Amino acid sequence: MEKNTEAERRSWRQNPEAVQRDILSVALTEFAAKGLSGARIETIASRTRTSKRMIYYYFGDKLGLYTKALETAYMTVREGEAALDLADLPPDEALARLVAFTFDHHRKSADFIRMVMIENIHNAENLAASQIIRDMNVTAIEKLEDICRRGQDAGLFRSDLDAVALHWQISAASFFNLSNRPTFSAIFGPDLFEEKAQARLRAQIVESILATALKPSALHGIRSRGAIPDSDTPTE
Amino acid sequence: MEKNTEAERRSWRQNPEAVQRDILSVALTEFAAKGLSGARIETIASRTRTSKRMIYYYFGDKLGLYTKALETAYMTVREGEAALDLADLPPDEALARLVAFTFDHHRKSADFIRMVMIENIHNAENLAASQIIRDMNVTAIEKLEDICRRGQDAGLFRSDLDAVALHWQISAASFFNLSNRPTFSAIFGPDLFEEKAQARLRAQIVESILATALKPSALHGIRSRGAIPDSDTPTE
DNA sequence: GACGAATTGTACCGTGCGGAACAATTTGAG
DNA sequence: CTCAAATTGTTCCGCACGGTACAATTCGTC
Repeated sequence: MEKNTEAERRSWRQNPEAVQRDILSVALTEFAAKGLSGARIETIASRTRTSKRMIYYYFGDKLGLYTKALETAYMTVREGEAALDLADLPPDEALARLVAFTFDHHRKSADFIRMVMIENIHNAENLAASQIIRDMNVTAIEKLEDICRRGQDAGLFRSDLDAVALHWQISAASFFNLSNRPTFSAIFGPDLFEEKAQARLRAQIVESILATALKPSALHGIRSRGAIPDSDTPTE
Repeated sequence: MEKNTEAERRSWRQNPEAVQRDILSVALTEFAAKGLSGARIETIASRTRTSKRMIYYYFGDKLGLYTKALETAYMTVREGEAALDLADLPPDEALARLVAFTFDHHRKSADFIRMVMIENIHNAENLAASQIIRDMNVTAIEKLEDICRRGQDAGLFRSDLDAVALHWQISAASFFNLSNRPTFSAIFGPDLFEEKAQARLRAQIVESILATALKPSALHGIRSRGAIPDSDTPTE
């Protein structure tokens, strides 16, 4: 009865994919929480069903693990974005939807946001080195470019509109809302980050970005457009 | 002739304030560049005119040094902001100026931005613990609140305008513009961060934020307001 | 010029942590 | 069954790096 204890302890079943997924999931959380140099490989290993040995076996070194975790974060978030279909909406409404969706989606992607923050601290060196991520983002802006083109063709949007500049503005609000929440609420209090205030902020930036995109002549009564129903993506 | 070499090596003049300033200046750069855990005390010491010993003598430990560096960053940036006087401008123009100034001022405060990024990675724990910083920021938003009140009294601004929410939006664009430059330009190219494009972005957010603040009835011809002369603060 | 407090120099310690060595077990192919 | 390749367990190393001990020098003050 006591004999097989030792044998059991030293026996295992192989399951490479599951092991790698397990490691990556833990690593992502840990890197997102502590940063590249702040995260501890041993801590990651301990939160895993396997050992530190496996991390080095599958990912080589700390940077290799970090890079894969970064790619995982990007992939997850891009998958979420792909679910959004705006092709059959009029351009102004499509843009409003896109902004509201981006705002909501960022709020649900805390780990991704934090990984991007960390990458920026490191001057995006690892991101720039990852061909996978660069490829993924080539298509990330296509949706917005399509909306811009349709809006201009319809005479609704300004003719000098730049999709990348617009994306910059949408990202800025949606990203900052999460990335700077700690300092912002430490200084100005947590009110702005409660549900009701967040809904108001969302309406505010939807409006504000429509004002950027629309021709002055089309700029009447955009107020109502802020009241967009909550994004239909389930929060699981 | 060779005798005093050893004596010289072991002799020095005291200058506590200069030593502390020297250390803080180097530490700020180093922490801003590498993060709290990424920065090396020994590296900081080596870039200093003094030794590692002095860092521990004056600042106790790594976190003490980091906290002081953070406070220094805040103080420097707030001093820069204090130079701006908008009291005798009409509220809409004052707001436009404030936005443009904030955008420009952030661009010149790279170290400050990076320190705030790092604080956010650490959930603002050190910032929240610093009474000095909390006090400094109580007055940081007063300028904007004054503009809002004047704008509402004049019937120009929306009556439900929230100064903190407006500040959030201004900060988001100005902050993101620096904080996420590495990842953004790694993905979409560096064009958006060259002088001409930056001037356009600045005009874009000035407009966009005026659209948030102004009553719809006052929302005509704000286009021109984007063209604000470069901030008069010398870049030294 | 002597004495104590404030500064600074030098040398060192403890250990946390990234990583490697080496051996054992499992699995699939033939 | 055999054997090599893939996967995992165990154990330890090297050293970078935060922090300290102890001594020396400087400086104000009386």
